[in-house]
Amino acid sequence: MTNLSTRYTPQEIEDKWYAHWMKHKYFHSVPDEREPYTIVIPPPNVTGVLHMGHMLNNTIQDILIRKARLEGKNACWVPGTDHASIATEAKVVGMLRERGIKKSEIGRDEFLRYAFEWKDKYGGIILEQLKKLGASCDWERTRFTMEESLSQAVLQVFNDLYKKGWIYRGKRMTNWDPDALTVLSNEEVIYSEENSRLYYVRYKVEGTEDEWVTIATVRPETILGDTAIAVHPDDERYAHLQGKRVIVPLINRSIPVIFDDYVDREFGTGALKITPAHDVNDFEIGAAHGLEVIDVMNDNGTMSEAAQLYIGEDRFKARKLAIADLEAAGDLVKIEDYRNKVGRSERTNAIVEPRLTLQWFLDMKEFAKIALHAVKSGEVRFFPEHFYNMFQSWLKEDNIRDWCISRQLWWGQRIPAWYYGEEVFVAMTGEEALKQAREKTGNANLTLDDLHQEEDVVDTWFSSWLWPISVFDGFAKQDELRYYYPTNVLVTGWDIMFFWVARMIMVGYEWTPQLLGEAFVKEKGAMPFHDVYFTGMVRDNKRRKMSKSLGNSPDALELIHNYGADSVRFGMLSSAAAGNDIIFDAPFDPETKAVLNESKMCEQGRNFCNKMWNALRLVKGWKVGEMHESHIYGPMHDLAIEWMEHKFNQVLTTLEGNFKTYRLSDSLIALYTFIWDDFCAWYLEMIKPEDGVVDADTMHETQSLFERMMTVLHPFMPFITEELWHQLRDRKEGDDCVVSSYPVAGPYDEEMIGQVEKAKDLIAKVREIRNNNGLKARDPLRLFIEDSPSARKMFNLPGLKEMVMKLAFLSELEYSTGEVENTLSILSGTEKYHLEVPMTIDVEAEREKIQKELEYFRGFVTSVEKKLSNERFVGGAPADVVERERQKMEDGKAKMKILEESLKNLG
RNA sequence: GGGCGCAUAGCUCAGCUGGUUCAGAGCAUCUGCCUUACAAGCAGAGGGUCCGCGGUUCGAAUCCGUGUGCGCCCA
Repeated sequence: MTNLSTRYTPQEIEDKWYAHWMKHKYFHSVPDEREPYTIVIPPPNVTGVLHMGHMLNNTIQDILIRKARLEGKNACWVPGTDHASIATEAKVVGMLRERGIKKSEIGRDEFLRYAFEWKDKYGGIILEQLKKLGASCDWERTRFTMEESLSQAVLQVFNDLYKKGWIYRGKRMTNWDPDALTVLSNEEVIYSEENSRLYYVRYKVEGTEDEWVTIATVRPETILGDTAIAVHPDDERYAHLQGKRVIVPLINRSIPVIFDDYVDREFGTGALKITPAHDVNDFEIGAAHGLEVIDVMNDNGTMSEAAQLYIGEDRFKARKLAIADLEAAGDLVKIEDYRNKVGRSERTNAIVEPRLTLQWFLDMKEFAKIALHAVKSGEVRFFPEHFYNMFQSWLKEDNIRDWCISRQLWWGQRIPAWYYGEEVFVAMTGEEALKQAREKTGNANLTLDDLHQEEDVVDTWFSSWLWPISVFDGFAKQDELRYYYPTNVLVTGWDIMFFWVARMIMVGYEWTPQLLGEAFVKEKGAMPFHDVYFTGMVRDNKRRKMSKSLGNSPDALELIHNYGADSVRFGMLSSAAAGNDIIFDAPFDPETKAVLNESKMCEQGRNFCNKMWNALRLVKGWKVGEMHESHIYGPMHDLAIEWMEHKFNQVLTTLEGNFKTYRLSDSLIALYTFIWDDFCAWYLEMIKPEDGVVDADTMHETQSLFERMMTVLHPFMPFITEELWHQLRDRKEGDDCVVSSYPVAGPYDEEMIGQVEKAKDLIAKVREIRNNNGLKARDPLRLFIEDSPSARKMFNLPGLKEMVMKLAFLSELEYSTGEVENTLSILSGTEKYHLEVPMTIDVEAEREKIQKELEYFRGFVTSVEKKLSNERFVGGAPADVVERERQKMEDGKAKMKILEESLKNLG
């Protein structure tokens, strides 16, 4: 026996092998003559820590990249982080606050110094955590969206788009965060239902003494910015208001009544107040009707001069004041409790204020068409396919909206636009802008000091969308890009389909023809990636997305510590069909309600590791003896080996199909079943010697099979497979599983596999009888085969008889005709067997059992007969289907006959 | 309000092109085993109106329609 522990202990083993792989630079890629296989990581926030979503996402990427590496491709997985402007700036501001420094008191440059200081200290923790997971990224290629080269690319693209006329500046309704004083993208706003109140307020009809129109609003403070009342054109209740005006309460402004079919007649009173400056829909209606826009708020959410009342008061204070004043004036008709969707800033949790601001925009119309076409034409393929529907609905003409690319922050690439009075000059550098300004103004004496650069930075996604090109410095030089582009697959969550995936596609089609040339594009394509694999969201058992803020996510590193990275990878993947959300089963402590770092799914992975570890212990414990021809079980060993080879090829074939469509979970389960059931439970049991001595051939075959299994499993569970690979044989330097070669699926004989399956079924039935009758698993029993040509054929397969005898613990296995004394009958396949048992047989029970079986087959045969006697089936169904039905019927009839005979013999 | 998706065993989920004895896996439960690789294991068992209704078809868990419930996206 070996001196290996009966438990597999991943902790020390995982670190050891990761260091080994790094030392040998197995993950590093340089362009060569091999076919490339490229993945760029979806860059996590530089501020981030590893969470469940990252683990799922990166496990999948690692599986794909490791498999490509094993297949001899030049595998390159580029890691990196993005600068996450809002999140990071918030953290830096927090850090400064702790040190007693206010952002407003230090300049931009000093702030950026602190930001980089913060980034150097905390940034990239997540990349170290990915190593724990086993991620085989090319760490020498680690990129960051704020580094020089990637920032240059941003400026270059900005300039290019500006020249093309696609970037413009305009006033738009934006999501304003009054706490952070910045515009938020739609994606940075979280909407949820909140309790609020609906206030019914009456507006006097102008020129009347006692005629009123009542509206319902949740935001009475915005009344001050009202510039119209809208009603539905078909609403008879308000038809008489045609051409009338009403008076805004509190401030007595006269505003028109307008008719627009946008108005929902069912909502409130059917009359809607229009406040173009403070509501997205109102803004559009206002634009359509040429209404005045009165902005009654300041950037920090306080009321502005234009409000006339409550100037300087916060918007919520102003609301209270307005309610009180309306009530005092008798204009507040009633108040109802109401639930509505409220948008809050993802970062500051402040209620988002729709606000008109001067922003930089990117026209998306052409880009949307490009992205849509790329996927529609199949140049970029989505897995699962159905995500195209969502993609399309977002990008189609009526839905696409221009991209607001400016952010009122410092942490990010400062927009390369310089102002001189009313003029704007966009350029790569200030000097170039100055040159433009001098030409434009004819004033050669202008200096850089006369120009003022835009204070805003571009949205972080404006760097991220360049990622598949910029990580190879592709905008500056194309040598590497030419080799690695287009990348093979992008693995990402579907939640960022629009603001990342779609935009990368746009960039690919827009710039690669310029960068790489038309010939290249014609040959290899302009798309940034061929395939997109959308992962699901990881949710808790209440189906909430796991997040740090909810505290419902287990600690990723603790999970790895508790179970080992391989087990966690197994757990994540085993229930992760492509695109489907995962309900991760981490339990909660009933006392503290805190999430526990435990998981049944990971436990299953750990058990699997242990199983393989013990299979290794078994094989390692064997001594190699003489050639197996002399061994009594020789033919069975041959059978076992041959069967395994066929079965393995079958599994490999299945895997190939699964990988093509990214059915990774299925692949892993197929391997799990093969290794645990076929290899451990059947194959090893077949060849396991009683004396611990095996012949050289069997040993050699077993090791060979074992190590091929490790290679195939390696992408999924890299650490244990590397460890077992080395435990199996003494290896030369560089003979590592991570760079071994992936076995090619060969042909396999299904009939042969089927024969062994029959033997397995027979063995299982013998075990069942033992179980049901309280017979010891190892008491030797005698089994008789009812003699028939088909039985002879089956047992003619060399080794099959020995297999059944060994695994069913039989002392004898012989042919017989007719019934044998004191035996229980077994029906397996279409063969009948008699198992001799050392006990009195309960004839009644036996009869009942057989009767039940007979009933089943009788019903089965009847249904098949019915099918076959249906002319439309025989005529309409494919020939092979009909043939299969015929076979089913014949088999069923044969079984019925056997059972009927058994009944007769019972007397 | 518009769109997308989901509903299969107590739980978490597979089931790809409608057709094999097709209703499956793991976990959980129950029974029996510490059998010299593994109790993190072994040998077995029970458990389902494939959400309801209608349709297409020779044939539906699978395709279509519809209702219900749930999740998400957009408004």
